[in-house]
Amino acid sequence: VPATLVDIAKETQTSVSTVSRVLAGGIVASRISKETRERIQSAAQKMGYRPNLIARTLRTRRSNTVALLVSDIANPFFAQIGSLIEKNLHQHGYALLLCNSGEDPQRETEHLQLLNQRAIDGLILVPVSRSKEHLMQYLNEKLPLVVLDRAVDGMDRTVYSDQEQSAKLLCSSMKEHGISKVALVCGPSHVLTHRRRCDAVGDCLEIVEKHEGPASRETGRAAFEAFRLTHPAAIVCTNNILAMGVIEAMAQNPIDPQPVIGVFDEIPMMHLLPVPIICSMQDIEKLAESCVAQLLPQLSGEDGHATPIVLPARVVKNHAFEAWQRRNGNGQATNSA
Amino acid sequence: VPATLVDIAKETQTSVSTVSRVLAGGIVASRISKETRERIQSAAQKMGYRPNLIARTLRTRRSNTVALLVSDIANPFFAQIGSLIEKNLHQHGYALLLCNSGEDPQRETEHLQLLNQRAIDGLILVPVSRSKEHLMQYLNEKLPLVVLDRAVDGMDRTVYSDQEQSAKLLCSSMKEHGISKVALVCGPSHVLTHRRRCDAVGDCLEIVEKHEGPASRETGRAAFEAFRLTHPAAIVCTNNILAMGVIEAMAQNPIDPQPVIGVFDEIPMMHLLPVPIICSMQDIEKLAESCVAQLLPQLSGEDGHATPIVLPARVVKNHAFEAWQRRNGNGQATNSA
DNA sequence: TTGTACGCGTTATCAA
DNA sequence: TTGATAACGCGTACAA
Repeated sequence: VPATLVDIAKETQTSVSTVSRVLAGGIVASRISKETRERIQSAAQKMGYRPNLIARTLRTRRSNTVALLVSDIANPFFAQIGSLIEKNLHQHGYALLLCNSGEDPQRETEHLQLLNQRAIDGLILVPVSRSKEHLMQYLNEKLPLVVLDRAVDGMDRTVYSDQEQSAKLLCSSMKEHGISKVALVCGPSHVLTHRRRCDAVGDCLEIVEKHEGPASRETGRAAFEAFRLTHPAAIVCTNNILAMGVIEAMAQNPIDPQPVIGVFDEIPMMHLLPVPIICSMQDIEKLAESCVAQLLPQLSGEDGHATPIVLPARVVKNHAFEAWQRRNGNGQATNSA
Repeated sequence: VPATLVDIAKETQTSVSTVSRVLAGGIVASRISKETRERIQSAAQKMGYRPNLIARTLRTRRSNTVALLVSDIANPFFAQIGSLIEKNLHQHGYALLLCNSGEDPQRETEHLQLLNQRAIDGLILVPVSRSKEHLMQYLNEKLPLVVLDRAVDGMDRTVYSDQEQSAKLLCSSMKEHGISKVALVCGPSHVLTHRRRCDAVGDCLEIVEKHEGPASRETGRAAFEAFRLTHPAAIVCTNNILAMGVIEAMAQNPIDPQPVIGVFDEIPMMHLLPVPIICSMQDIEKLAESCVAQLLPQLSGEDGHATPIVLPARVVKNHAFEAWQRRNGNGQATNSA
């Protein structure tokens, strides 16, 4: 059984309050006589005292715990972000409670309900539901909150990549290489990220065919099969998972010429895949960093005014794309020459 | 401010204990008169009562929380396992506290110290430290515990893949294709998994050269450069991350003929990589499943006797390997023919 | 069937 | 500089 304040008080012939003060450290501890202070400290050391964080939380309402409620932790994108956030928070003395909604609004709701019973100090949320009202129904108004990856109307503590800029970058890069008509594989339109990307691509390029479904590999595979007849010159996918499905199907049952893949978010080992890929990548490290930067001041009570953080994306082409580019010339190329 | 038992008691002109009993449900609630029971329930409903889990935990010593302390959550292998474990535990009413040690024994220690102050009900641990004593120094002896992925001497609640079987399978499969000498890229030997795999490979194949370092891509890249002169016919890596580094370096600056890659754990998009890969894959779903299966009875107090769960691995070859195989014939092939 | 009273381990208030 | 005491919200033995 672990030692408590009472045990130490008995042992040192003092009172709980004195022990508490000494072990609290800082300014309150310095008001205790050096003699008893050291006696208490050595006793605590000897008895292997560890404060009971549950009791402390019940009293102080602070748990030094931040929750991360994410839509799919198995997605390498969120896994990396989660890893970075955990490391970052741990350095600041916070533990991370990880919850996974799996893009399921009901599971999201369950988690939210449980979370505010748990006295978490803050929440980082990748929302599935899109309405502020629905989310706030279960959350304390005062809870430090950062919305990650997906904007929600009316919520300002937000960190995400600029989907319009990102899509424009991707599309204009494709145009430069002579690609103006594409087939589109889109995740569920009720998920903001997919919807935004889908719309933005539609603004820049001509969409000859479209396939929508859950953001799974299976959807990607099905989409490719559906596109087989049309045989588009390029296929754009609104996230990496969908693209992985497309690429798998394409490798398994190829068509010639091979379509170019345009994709949002990094595909693992992308550079080595024998498929021309042009990819709009988010800055994951900055995303995670901004996230805790947005959260920490709230946790300290310094409630700076809310400003959404919008990060730029960048475009990367893989080796196969460069080869494709050499084969095809520059298309309707740039003004030079 | 959330409603408490006292609030409801006042509202319904009853006492806290009655309210507590009603809201506890089950057998204790049925002993309360239907009249007051319904009055209390409707009041609780109306006031939006949510039990304070912190207070409940302080009283009952149960938090319905399980911690997962993992060595690297950014590794897709652990990300997938984490995702599956979270889903599984959530279904059984447990939340998941995720901690990441990053293969750093000191961070592992920090986490362990914090964890037993947090009244977690159970722990799933991917250990960095190898001694039972060191781990148990910070953990309550009675804490339900499952060691995942890496065996520790003297600890029996364990779930991992059979590294020897796995290595043998991988090696014999390589031998069948005429590969008997390999270069080896090995993660840190103080990590059991790497050490085991390294030793087991050494038992089956002739190791012509060896490179050891942290389990990072960088190590893999450096290893490949170091092997360039020797130009081995095959390179075996003790995990996926190392292999990804090797493959990246190889793609960037190829040598001919291309070495075959033997690797433990799945490489994302492996099947499509233009490099012959033969891979020993763990059964991730069963790993996660067995993990909670090992934990749940302990949580319920049914302390079944401890039996390590050891799962078999299977070998998978990618497309490029099959092509390589066709080019090279069967080597010193099987007895048939 | 219901209520009273205590304890979980800690911090915070007040008085000495 | 210290100590007694009251919370925090909940569960439960004991009493009525």
